[in-house]
Amino acid sequence: MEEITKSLNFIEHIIEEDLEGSYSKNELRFRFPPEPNGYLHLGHASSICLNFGLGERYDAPVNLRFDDTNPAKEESAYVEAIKKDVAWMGFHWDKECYASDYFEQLYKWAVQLIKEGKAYVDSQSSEEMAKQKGSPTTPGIAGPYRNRSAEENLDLFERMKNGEFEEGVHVLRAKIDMESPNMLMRDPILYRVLHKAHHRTNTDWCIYPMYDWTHGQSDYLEQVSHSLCTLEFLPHRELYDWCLDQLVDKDKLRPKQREFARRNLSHTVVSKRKLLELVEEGVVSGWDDPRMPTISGLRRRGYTPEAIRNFADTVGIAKRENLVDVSLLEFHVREHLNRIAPRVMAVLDPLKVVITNYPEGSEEWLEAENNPGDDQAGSRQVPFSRELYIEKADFKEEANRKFFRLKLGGEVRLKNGYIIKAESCTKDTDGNIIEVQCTYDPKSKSGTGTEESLRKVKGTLHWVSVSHAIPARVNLYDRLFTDENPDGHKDKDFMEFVNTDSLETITAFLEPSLKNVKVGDRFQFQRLGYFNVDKESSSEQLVFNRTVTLRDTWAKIQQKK
RNA sequence: UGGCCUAUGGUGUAAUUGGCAACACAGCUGGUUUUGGUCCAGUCGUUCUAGGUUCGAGUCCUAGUAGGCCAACCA
Repeated sequence: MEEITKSLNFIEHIIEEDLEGSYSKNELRFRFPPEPNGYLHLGHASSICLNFGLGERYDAPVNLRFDDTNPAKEESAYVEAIKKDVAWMGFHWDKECYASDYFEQLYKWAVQLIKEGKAYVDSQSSEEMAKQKGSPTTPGIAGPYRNRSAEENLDLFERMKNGEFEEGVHVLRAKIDMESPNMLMRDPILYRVLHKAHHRTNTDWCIYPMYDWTHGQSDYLEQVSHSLCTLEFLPHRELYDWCLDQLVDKDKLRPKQREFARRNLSHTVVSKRKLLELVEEGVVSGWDDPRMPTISGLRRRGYTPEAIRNFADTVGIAKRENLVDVSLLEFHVREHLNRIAPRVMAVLDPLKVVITNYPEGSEEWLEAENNPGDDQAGSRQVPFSRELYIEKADFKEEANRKFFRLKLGGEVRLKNGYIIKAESCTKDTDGNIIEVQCTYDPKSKSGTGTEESLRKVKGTLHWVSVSHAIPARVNLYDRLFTDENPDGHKDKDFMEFVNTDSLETITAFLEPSLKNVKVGDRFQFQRLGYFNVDKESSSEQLVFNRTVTLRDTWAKIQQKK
């Protein structure tokens, strides 16, 4: 009954077919294979959700494998950050694997290849090799070292391994087909010399395998059934299969690579190089800046793993070009936060209101619901007094009847409190309104059940009591780019589209119940949006980040004018 | 002057594998509401083009068009 038959994506169709064919269900195994050379971002998130989602759907193990074959770029600090992010997303990996654990086996297989005449040591410069490689439209030609004897190749390769050569003087290449229409099959490089310490194998090796000589074999060694990667690896599939052809034991499961389109999100970039540029140019404060599309940035912004996973689920997976609108991501974070975030009152842009007929010096505590959609959420007390703050935008001297807020002579309800009426206002010498004088109806107090308390007035405002309010620093974030596809312009650099107003930091006034919040706590500031406590927050100085605003139909109406 | 991949509302993804084009978001209209939030109801709008096969084509075939990927000792 609760079994909702969800439609399958094309990867799941492939798996279903395999299950009807030669695969049994317990042979299914997946992997998420990041290179530990940077932080995970939203693009990785869809791959994570795909692979681990498949694991959950088929009750199959999923390995977390670090593709660490290039010591020049990789660090163990990234390994730790990646593990943290995947765990935060709520996924559990079966084995924690490293491509570097397979270096010895990979080396042995390479030796075997040489003996079979399927690989050779090339001693040319990369420029010369590139020249011989031809182009997509012209075939390549053989280089002068292509037919070295197996003995010579073996000797050279061993000496490469032993550190006898400088970087760049020799490489090991597969001997495949210099005329293949697939550039990757034109004798791809399998090994290069790199005199660099590796974050795990240290200086044990000075030759390192290339991606193509590593990935399929790693999948094979781990007996991964379906190796899923993005579409730009599609041309690699032929090579992936060629490598496996050379060494697969027919009794063992042979992994298959399949490709899906990477997710592109509007108003952002996800390429590591570009994210790094944003950090280095100081456009953002770091990799976990709440405006960054990194997992750590989203976490700090207040996003929940559920929101990100639901987003990935509804977006799905396919093979065509795409540009998903961020509003879908925002929908999912609102949808989740609406269910879980306690409601509180905070004023971001204060305007003082004085209730002239409320006794001076007195105060009272009003009952306030924590979440109207959740009767388990309970309630709290908020203080009311003669002097309050409301939002500047919630008062106008004059306005038409579409303005459901406070205007002179008009009435409005203060949330959880009383109905008030604006009688007059005072201005500074520049004509700015600095205070509004109101009267209140003492019988209209919320929840008392009196006739007056049940009176309907158009408009309910949030507010805080001036004397009780806690000042807090609040970061108001907006989209990082003004263009929906900053990456998509041939003649313009993405940096030209940086939104210079993507961060506004203000001092806001919070209801006192927020005094003891913890880093990461999430709230709905009523009528404003969802906010969470930043890692820089302390009991002396509270700091909140705006995750996302509430849907705002009033703003839309105003925009239309 | 090559090879490969892709094409479904504004966006993303489906379509029992050849049988009534659907779901979500966005938009719009109305209702409810002590959040212009939430919730509820309604509405808008789609198979790149031209042929072909078929009783029947989003799905298969051919050609075209458009977009993407491929020439790192990166992954």
